[in-house]
Amino acid sequence: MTQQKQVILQKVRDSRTHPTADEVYEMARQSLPRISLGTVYRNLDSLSRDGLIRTLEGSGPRRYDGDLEKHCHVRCKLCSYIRDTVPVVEISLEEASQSFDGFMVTDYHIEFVGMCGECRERLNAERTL
Amino acid sequence: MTQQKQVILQKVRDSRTHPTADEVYEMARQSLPRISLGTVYRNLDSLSRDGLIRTLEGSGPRRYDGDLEKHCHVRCKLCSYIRDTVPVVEISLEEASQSFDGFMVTDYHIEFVGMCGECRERLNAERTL
DNA sequence: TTGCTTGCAAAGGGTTTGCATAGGA
DNA sequence: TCCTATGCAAACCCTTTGCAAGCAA
Repeated sequence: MTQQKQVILQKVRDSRTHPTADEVYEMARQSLPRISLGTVYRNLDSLSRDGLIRTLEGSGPRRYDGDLEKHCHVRCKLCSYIRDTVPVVEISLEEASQSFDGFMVTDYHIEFVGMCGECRERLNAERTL
Repeated sequence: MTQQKQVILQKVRDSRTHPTADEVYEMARQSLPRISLGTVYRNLDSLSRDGLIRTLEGSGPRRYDGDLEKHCHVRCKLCSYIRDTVPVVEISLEEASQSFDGFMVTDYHIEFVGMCGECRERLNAERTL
């Protein structure tokens, strides 16, 4: 665990905004001005593989989440803002594994998609012009 | 609805493999040899926005699904193979919208992640070497 | 030393875009 | 005709990679 890796982990954990690699890079640079983007990517990847953070794939750039508690996400179609939500559904991995024969299921993601309040307002305002 | 768009829609509908844009391009070229990748991307995007096909985001390139029936996917971590599954859970969009205040939820995705049978066997074989 | 991590920069893959042309209403 | 969609190629963004130098065991 190098200094870089520690800072990156801390930044991801501290932020509740599901930052992209680039955003983590900007945050990390405040502590380590000479850190490089490549290092950020490598460490985010490694932290994710070690299960210390979570990777969120979806439209647009990959995002990272330091919150390992079980929860789902709502993603705004327009601005890509992601909000945490309480777990709406819990699914048994064993049950899932059994029903998809051959497949060993280790994880699942539930993502809601829609439009956040701000984008709805903005859209309404544009329409009334 | 141009000829290109029709062919693209048909190819996505006919395939049960959740093809990538590039794979759709190769399929479409068999009917329209002069079609371009850009056109394929543009039409896949338009078909998806019109709700005629579904877009699957995840690790690796975007994939497309012509099956609009409600179903979930299992994705293999190693080879990115995606299989359809019966719907394990149904979630009420209205309920979801109400619980995530401000957000209007229009859709949700449930994706299982794991390892497909072939990759498990391959991995086992490699280990016993 | 030995091996792993870094910074840097270049390459890579997938996707989007500008533009002149072709085609359909 | 007018407007949109096309083919082509270049640009773009995000991510990965090669490499020499740096650091820790």
